[in-house]
Amino acid sequence: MSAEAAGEALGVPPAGEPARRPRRYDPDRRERLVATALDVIAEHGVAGATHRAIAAAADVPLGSTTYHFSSLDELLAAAFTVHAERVAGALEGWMRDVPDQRAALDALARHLADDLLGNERALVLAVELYLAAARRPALRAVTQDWMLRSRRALELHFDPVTARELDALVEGLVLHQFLSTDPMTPEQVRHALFRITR
Amino acid sequence: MSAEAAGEALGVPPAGEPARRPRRYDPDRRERLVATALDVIAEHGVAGATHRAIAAAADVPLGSTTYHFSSLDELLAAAFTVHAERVAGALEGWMRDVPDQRAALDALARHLADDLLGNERALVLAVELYLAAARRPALRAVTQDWMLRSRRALELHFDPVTARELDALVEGLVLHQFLSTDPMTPEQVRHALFRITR
DNA sequence: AGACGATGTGTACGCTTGTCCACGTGATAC
DNA sequence: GTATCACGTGGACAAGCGTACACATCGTCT
Repeated sequence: MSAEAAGEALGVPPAGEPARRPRRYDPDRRERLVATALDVIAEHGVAGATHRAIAAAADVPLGSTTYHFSSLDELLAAAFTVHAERVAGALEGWMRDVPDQRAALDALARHLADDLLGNERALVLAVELYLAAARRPALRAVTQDWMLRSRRALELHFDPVTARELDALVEGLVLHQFLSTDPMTPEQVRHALFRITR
Repeated sequence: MSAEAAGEALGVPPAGEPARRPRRYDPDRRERLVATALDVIAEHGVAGATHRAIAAAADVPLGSTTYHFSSLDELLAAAFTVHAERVAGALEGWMRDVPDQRAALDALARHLADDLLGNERALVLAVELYLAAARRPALRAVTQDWMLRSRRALELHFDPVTARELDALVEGLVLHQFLSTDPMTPEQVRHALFRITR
């Protein structure tokens, strides 16, 4: 029995041809690529979010990324859109489920402590988006929409001026948390929120 | 007269050898590279701040950048250090020159309006630094020091808790200005600052 | 004055990148 | 049942990258 015949019998191609992976049925690969892109950005930054890195993390061949997205920018935009949508939706949820301003502040403080400040991944993604948006018009629209939705959500319980100041304060708290080695405690965050509204 | 002889007479090398630029006397090229690096970062981002881009902007040969800085990271760190030093120094100056808390708030509002919010370049450099610091330990130290100096400067006129909240609010206001198409007016900024301190 | 080392200059190398292409293959529409 | 085309797969390509290097030149120190 020749080596080749043995190889073929096992479905293993001869040594010269390096093995072609069998075709997979993978109907929502596109969505998976978007989700994986977010993972890669969170871990390695936009700078490290290359076609190859994303394809490897999603376990698809390189060509697949350019098949589903006409450019890398388009893939990144899709990813950031998903992220912004998710975070904006969370804040809207909190604000909708709460009866009055007092409860809104409580909810906001809890939301910050639980979903944002403790969540390194969300922090990184937010800052990555901010910076990426500075130079890519397509992403500008994403941040604009996100900011608008956040402010609208806050305006369910606060007047527009307060909502805007609160929004900016939250942004600053998040960013400081991101940068600081000496993060604020949930109580300090609470204190700041209550202080600017009264 | 041969073409070669004519060329040599004019100091122009023969067509085959593409002209070597005469050596320049350029004693503070190193500082100029740092300043130029900041320009390039402001215009094209850290991602666009390559050896070649910086060398071209500073009008020096490529090899000169690797002679003066052992790596690109070292050059970027030097550049960001200069920027942070400059901005921190400005705030310290404002806070030192002012007698009481009321005047400090006024100065802070003016500083924001004049030196930060209207200054796209400073805004971009700050955010670029924040993000770059997230992944480069050497830059973490730069942002840490900057934040610490800012807070110390504010503590000349505010108690530590207020100073910290004020610092975060300023950060948020700056970032929102950076992202928003609908920026806050100086009066709105003033209002927010005064509100969180009372 | 002469040497020498710091600095200026141009270029080469190996690597990674985004994008494109040629070619299978099987789910789906008729 | 068959044709079609959307999708999967692997590899090629030119461009740009950080870095290293060989060599030129001129302040400076003795």
